[in-house]
Amino acid sequence: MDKREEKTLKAINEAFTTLINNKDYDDITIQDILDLSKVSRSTFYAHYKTKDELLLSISNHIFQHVFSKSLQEEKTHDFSKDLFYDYKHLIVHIFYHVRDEKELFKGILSNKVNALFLNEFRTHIARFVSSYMNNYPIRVDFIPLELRKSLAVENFIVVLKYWVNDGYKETPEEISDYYIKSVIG
Amino acid sequence: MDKREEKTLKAINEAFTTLINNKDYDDITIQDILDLSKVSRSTFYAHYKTKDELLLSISNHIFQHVFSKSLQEEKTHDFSKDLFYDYKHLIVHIFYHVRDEKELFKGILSNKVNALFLNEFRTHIARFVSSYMNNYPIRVDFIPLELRKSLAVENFIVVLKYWVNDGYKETPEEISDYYIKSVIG
DNA sequence: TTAGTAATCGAACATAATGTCAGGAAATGT
DNA sequence: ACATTTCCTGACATTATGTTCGATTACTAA
Repeated sequence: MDKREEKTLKAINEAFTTLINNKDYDDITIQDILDLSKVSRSTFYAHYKTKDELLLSISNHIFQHVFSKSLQEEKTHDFSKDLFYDYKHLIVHIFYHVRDEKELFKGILSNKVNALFLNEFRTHIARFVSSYMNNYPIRVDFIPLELRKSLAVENFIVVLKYWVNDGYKETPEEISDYYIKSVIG
Repeated sequence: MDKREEKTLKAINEAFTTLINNKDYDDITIQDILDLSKVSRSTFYAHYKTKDELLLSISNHIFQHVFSKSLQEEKTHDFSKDLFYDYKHLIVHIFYHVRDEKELFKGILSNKVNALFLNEFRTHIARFVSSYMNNYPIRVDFIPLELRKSLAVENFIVVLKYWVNDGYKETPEEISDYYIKSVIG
């Protein structure tokens, strides 16, 4: 990639990260980003059509980090033997990566909930939840499968927020246990 | 209240309800509301400072209906005797009222999550959850109390959305059972 | 190193939404 | 019928978004 382009993208991303840690997403204007990044208006629009597109681009970048290893393991591993163990392993793994991306998660999650970001997150989490729920021989439970999946996805986000807000006090293993306990009951 | 004022407020509220059933909250402009309600710009601003304020006003109106009876009972009733029974009773009650307000809940919940509305909802739900969690002798559980409360609040919203999206297929009693089961485990 | 390519800049412009204000009209209730 | 309140129209200021274009600067590949 052209060094100039790389530089502007970095400037925009850093400006956004700074801004999201200080004010709510809705209150950030493109002008704010231009001012802080020292990138000109026309250049910004050459890269992103909207502010939402910028956020989604940043989200995807985060998720690539958070989920990349997990996805690899998911592919190379045979899940049929001890699904529960592997599932737990994946979850711990995800929480480790979340902690590595502290700054961004703090900025985005500590603000007023941003639907765009959280929806991206939900789709990623939903994959794991589905692969587990569809296969694991769960105790007989009268809650419908689809509702159980939704609960499992949303609980992940609740636990994550709890963790972010208390400053990552628990270890990834502990917080994973909380999450799993909340889902399995 | 002045009948004209009443008329304008009603016009604005109906316009908003119609709009929220057709497009996402963020995409609704004040101009849209003015056009549909036939209320002039200055009149709108005489009543509401912002679009958010309008939404909050409508939210409060809904919640007053949904929670009013429950709140009365909460005051007149002695909870110490059979807390679990009473808690369940309250929840069923809430779901009954939600079903009575079908249209608005459908409009607001079926759109992209609206943080403002849901936050209002959370504070209401949180009251019940807290009064229950603080008193009920729960099984020993290593999930921290605060996290358990957050989970209980969020699960309520997940269950509610499930119910709204499947067209209120279950009875209030059934959906309450799902919710309680999801929290108690 | 140089020639060509690509990105950036700055400034101007169009558009659209927000929010304010003043003066006159209409409904209200007493 | 009169004083009050509320509403309306229309104009205006402000702010943010998004586009365009020519000039300038930085990069790349030959």
